[in-house]
Parts: sequence; C-alpha cells; structure tokens
Amino acid sequence: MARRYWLIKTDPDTFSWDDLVRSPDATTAWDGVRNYQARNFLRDDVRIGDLVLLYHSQSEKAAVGIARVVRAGYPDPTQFDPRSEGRDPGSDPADPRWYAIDLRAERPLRSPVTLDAMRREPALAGMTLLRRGSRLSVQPVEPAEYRAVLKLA
DNA sequence: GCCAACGTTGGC
DNA sequence: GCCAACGTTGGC
Repeated sequence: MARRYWLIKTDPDTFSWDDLVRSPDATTAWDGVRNYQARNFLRDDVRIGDLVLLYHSQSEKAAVGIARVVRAGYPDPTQFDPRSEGRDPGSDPADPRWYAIDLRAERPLRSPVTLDAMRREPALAGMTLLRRGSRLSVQPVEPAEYRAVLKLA
C-alpha cells in the first residue's frame, strides 16, 4: 500500500520554505539527497500527489509548510554534473545511484510546529523524526501523525 | 559549542 | 570483508 505523507528536512540556511515559495511556480527539484535509505523512498515510494511536511532542521527545528509532490522519483541530474557538489563519479548513468523529486509549495502551516511541540504530543510518540539519532532527511509520516501535526499548527 | 551517534569511505 | 577514520547531524 502506497504511503501518502512524508516529512522532508531542509537546512533553512541552505534552502528554506520561503525559497521554495519564491521559486518559479513555487516548484523546485528536490535534489542532492545522498543517503541510501532516503534515496529508496524517493525512488520507490514517493508518488505524485503525495503531501510533504517541510521541516526546517538545524537551529530552527520546526515543520513550517506543506508541499505537494508534482513529479515522482527521477535520476538526480546533479550526480552527473562535474561542477555540482552532488557529483558522484561512481554513479553509472545507465543505473543512476541518486534520485530527485519535484516539490511545489502548497501552503504554509498556520503556525510552525516545533520539534518540542511534537515531542509533547502523545499522538506523535512513534514518529520517525522523534527517534533518537534519526538523521533521515526523507521520512514516511502516518496519516494520523500528519493530522496531529496539522492540529498542532 | 562540544561531543556522541550515525552513515559512509578507504586501508588493509 | 572488517574496521578505523572521517564528515555531518543532532542532542544537550
């Protein structure tokens, strides 16, 4: 059964919710993911139309907006770009190692939902984000967890 | 800001 | 194939 909701982390100093909103058509290629577990989600499980909680990591630590998947997993072009920081000489174009998706800003959360607020919410006790040491940048979110986050917002 | 935990890389 | 070293992330 296909999942419908995701949480994607971004360092707001690198690429923030506002950067997404200001992008052409409020849409951007979500590339540069270089973690195999996150790659598997992007390649195999994220579907067009899925909804994404965009989460600001680092100092901010809060979910700030909702984005929609407007293109499902496709080979991340930056892995083959010699000028890109994401270049990966070990990736074979016939069998690409890394995948990207396209995201479009849907709407901001009514108010940011901080990591602390999520920790205090019993309905979110099992959330991947809250697991100790979870550094995964693309995570599945249960429908009930998604609803609970919106309620906190 | 420090340090522990984690995923990844590279030496052997 | 193992494991030490490394860079990055996140908790405190």
